[in-house]
Amino acid sequence: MGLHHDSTHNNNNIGLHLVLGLALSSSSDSPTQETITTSTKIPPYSSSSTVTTDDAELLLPSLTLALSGHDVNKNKNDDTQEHHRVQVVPTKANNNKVYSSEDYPSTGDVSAQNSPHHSAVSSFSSGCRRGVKRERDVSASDEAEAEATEIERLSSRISDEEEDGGTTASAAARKKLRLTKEQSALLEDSFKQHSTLNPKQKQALAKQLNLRPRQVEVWFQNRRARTKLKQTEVDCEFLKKCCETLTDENRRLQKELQELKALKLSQPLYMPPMPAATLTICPSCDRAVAIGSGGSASNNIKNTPLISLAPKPHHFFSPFTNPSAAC
DNA sequence: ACTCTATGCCTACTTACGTCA
DNA sequence: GGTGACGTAAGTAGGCATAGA
Repeated sequence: MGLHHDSTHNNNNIGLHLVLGLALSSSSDSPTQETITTSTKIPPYSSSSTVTTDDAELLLPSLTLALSGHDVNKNKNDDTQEHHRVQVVPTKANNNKVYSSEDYPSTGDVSAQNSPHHSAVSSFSSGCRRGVKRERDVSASDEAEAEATEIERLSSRISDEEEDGGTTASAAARKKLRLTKEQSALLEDSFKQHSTLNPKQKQALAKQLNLRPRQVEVWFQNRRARTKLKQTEVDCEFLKKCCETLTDENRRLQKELQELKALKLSQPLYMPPMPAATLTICPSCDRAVAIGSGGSASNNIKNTPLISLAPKPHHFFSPFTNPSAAC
């Protein structure tokens, strides 16, 4: 799904992705067995430039990122869906991932959608919708605070979160949760199966891990980001190698050109008729190539019906193919 | 049919905390 | 014990799709 969104978002990296798309098919299996160290830092927040075998494992689920997507009807608030779920309508959004109604808790409350609480929150939503969403998430469990002021709701949030797992939600000191190995392993396993979660899966996983659904959601978001970052690093490394190969090839061709020019200058103006050049077929571009000089290769070719002179696009050296196959 | 609004999910980016050398 | 680098959980902003009024 993430890749689906890449195609529609005003993504800062869209240009890079378009370029990298060329490389993806051939680079997907490249980093698996060795450590690749790249000097190319991926700004602005790439802190590591080393791709290891573990990273390759990290990348594997990314192959399926584009294969799934989802969307559901409104009021599918992840953390508080049990309060607001109304209905489920499969859509083509988010890349055609279709949820069945069983994906969601069925305790939807239609009236909740238009509750005073909802309205109060909505009126605050223009500036910072994400923040409002979180506010609504945490305060939805306490309808008594629905009419509270913003400050009161913040206070409610703090008290809510303190109740929720004992994490202090002080704005000044946010404590960082460290997931246990068991939790991380389970999340990893789940991510391998599907890189995005539907609400039901999220709820189940959260319950199983004794975490809040929001924490599971965040973990998956960060996990997708890490996967994408690693993939970008791998792709950059691949393109870097391609660039080097092209540079070498260009250098070689330049040298060859110089040699040919020098040879031409040293040749006498009149060339006596030479035996017909040997014809051969370039295995790469299927074009007739005259080995040797003097005779009119084109005439010979014209008399050789087995050799096609169809104007095929001439073979270009491609770094994406085996360089040794270039003619 | 069209517009507007609310909502949810996403990515990209950032912040801040925990860990480790 | 102090410190900087690194990994990562969590926050924030903005975009898109959708449903319903």
